[in-house]
Amino acid sequence: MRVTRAQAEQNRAHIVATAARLFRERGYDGVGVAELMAAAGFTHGGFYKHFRSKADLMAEASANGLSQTAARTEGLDPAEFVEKYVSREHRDDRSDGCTIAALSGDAARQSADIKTEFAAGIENLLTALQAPSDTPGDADQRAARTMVIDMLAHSIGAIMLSRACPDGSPLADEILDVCRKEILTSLAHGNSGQPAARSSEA
Amino acid sequence: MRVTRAQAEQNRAHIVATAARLFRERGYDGVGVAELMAAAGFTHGGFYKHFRSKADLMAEASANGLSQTAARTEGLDPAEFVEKYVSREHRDDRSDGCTIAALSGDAARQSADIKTEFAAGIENLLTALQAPSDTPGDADQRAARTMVIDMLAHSIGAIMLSRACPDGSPLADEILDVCRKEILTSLAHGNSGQPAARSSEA
DNA sequence: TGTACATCAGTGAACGCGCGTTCACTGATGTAC
DNA sequence: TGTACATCAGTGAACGCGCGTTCACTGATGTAC
Repeated sequence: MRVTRAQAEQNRAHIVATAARLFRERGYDGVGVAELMAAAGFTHGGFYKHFRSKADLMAEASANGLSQTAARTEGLDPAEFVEKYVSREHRDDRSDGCTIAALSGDAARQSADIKTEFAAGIENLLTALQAPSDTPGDADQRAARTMVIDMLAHSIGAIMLSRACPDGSPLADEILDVCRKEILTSLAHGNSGQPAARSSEA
Repeated sequence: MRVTRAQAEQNRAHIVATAARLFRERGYDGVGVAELMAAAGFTHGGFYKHFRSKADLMAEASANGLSQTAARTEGLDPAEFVEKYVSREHRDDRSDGCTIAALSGDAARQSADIKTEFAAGIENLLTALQAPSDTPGDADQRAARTMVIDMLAHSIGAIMLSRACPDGSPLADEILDVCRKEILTSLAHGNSGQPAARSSEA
């Protein structure tokens, strides 16, 4: 039953991608090794030919999902990102959505391995969201980073709060609509980087 | 081994409170019935004299935790809330912190029972956060609600994103500090309710 | 290029373990007279 | 108020089940000559 080296690598990648999707949908604890391997088209015994433990796969699948989110974000300006991210479509499709929104609650309780992958994934996403500003002075760069960090946290909070409400409930939609509008407004006004007149009072 | 009716009610309440704390700390799947009962000072067999299933307790413990958050918020103005909520102390103490921040990721994958409790808990928290505005016209009320929804989602996103990063990492603190400052700034400027000049474009 | 052998990806049965839940039992509490 | 009996909160053993992990085995792939 041995398989080409290339085929084995491809199978491994397929298992990781399947895991990333299933973990987003059901959480790390909500998917077993046997079920996961079956979903990828294999029997469970072979799992340990590819990964040392389920925890190892959890870290790798997280990294995979996070880099996918960053890749999809590349080239979008912040407003485009928010329109796509803070939407019913995204909220209602955990398995294909953002790994941070799907799993950050779980990640908070996991080992440093996984949190490290999350931190790296968040940094990549921040970079993807920071438009390559023309003549990027240090102050501009820092202001852009601040704006993007805040916008991302805001968007993630909106999705997660909406997802915690019953499917199709008015509150779930209200949260999403209110937040999308507010985030877009604050992007347009950009009261973030430039400390005009009333800067240091907090 | 029978116990006073009052004692039984007290024991039940103690089990619910213990569950709320443990679920916040480790997630619904991270705490077993036996472990939970032991933490409350009982053996596991008696569990089903109080609850029909673990799922029932999950819903009740969630409701309990959520109402505790709302109760603690009563009387704080939005800026005070943000200072307490978007803080290292809160981030580093899941077991005593906000149930939404601790469990909304898990709640998204749970049954309608639990999501219904979350929606009710969120509504209560929104009410607690809306200062009793003097002469509350409909427009003011709606503007206040919009502001509070947005501020809550923003704060929750900040905590959850920070918690997904490794303990003590610079990024975890940066997220928290940036968001706290931005949320307080947008509260102070209040660009939310009043649609000055450029209202209906989204 | 062809043959002989070692490698190892994938299979499927089996492992111990902890899970949620059930149950017979205990004995103090609550109730009926 | 005192006695007799039913109730039921709490105990601890046991249930079937699915979990993560291990292992002997298979047979095509990769390697050495």
